[in-house]
Amino acid sequence: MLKADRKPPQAQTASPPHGEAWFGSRLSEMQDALRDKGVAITRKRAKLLEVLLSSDRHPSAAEIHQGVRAFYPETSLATIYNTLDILKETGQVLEIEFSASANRYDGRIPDSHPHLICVKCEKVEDMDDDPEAPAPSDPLDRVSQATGYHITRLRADYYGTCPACLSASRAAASRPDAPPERGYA
Amino acid sequence: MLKADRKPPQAQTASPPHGEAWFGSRLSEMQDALRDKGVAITRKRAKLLEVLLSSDRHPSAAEIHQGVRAFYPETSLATIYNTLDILKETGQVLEIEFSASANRYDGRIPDSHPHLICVKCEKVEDMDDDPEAPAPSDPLDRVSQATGYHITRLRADYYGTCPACLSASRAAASRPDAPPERGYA
DNA sequence: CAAGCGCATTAGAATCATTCTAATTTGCTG
DNA sequence: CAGCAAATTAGAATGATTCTAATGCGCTTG
Repeated sequence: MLKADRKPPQAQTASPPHGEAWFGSRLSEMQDALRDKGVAITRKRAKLLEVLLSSDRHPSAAEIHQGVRAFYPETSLATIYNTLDILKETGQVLEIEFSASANRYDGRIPDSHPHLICVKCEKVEDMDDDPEAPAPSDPLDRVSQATGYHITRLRADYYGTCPACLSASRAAASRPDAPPERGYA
Repeated sequence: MLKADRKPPQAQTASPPHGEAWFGSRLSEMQDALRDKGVAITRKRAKLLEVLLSSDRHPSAAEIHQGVRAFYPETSLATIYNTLDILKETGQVLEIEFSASANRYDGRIPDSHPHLICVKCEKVEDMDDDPEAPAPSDPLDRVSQATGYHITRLRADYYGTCPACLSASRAAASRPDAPPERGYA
């Protein structure tokens, strides 16, 4: 780390759309989670959290990197990925996977919830369900109507452990030489 | 293409779990879609369809490649990707994207529908909803109960075009120099 | 059957997000 | 201030996918 990084500059990040109160409490939540895990909250990591919470576009790792580099130009991408990994482990960040482009990260609502994904501009928005509105039975129509999007596809996938792997891991639990795991965890 | 490929060998692919009738009609459906598009149904492509329909594990491109190579050893991965692209365009195949491992392909039910994804063994199954069964209100519990999986996460994402892009493309439609598109299409 | 045409196919290179590695820096704590 | 563990770095490695520039193949037409 170079001298230039030692003191944070004074430029402002964009103000968070949810309001200051929400921002502050969510920020402490994330910091607490990191502290509980025993990892240090360095300046760069603090800035990463700020960038993540200030963006309403579910930024990619590269976008977060840029945001942090505006303040700490010596920051490496590895640090971003490294910190995002810790945040994923602690459940503070939701990773939205894409194979055709970069993954996107949601630090605002870390619990799994539906997203709206524009196939043209690659915007990723949170969807808030409004159970009051009159609703067509086809979910694609319902969401189109509620959001103004022209929805063409729903991806609905349940992640978990299959019965076979459940019993395998129960069996393994009694043995000391548990086999390594792999997969979509 | 080498001589060895000229005549298909006689070995059998695994028989399709859905039964012969379904297999045959689904196969013709896919072939018709290709023909309608004006692309040739070569031996290798025909075998690819067969491999895709015979597998109940939502194979990856590499797995399909292996299956085809068992019959036509000179087949290149590029051919697999190329044909899968055409099938995607014609709506005959559903691509299930993963960033951490290879994408998986569903040729049996090409319309978007929920999947069960085991995070340990990477099995990908189709989920059939049973609306009769008594159902907890939490979707994770409901699916766990119905399937025997231990479900920990639901990914529910709606893909479409956002209002801004919709009006932009309407505006562009009247002009001859429509800008190029990009994105998650 | 020969010529010619266009799609299909190929091997290998290129791409790009992500992960890994090995070295260096930082910020404690004693 | 020495020692140490965690954080950080640049750059290399990885791996799925796409691209490229040939070559091959099967058709049609004469």
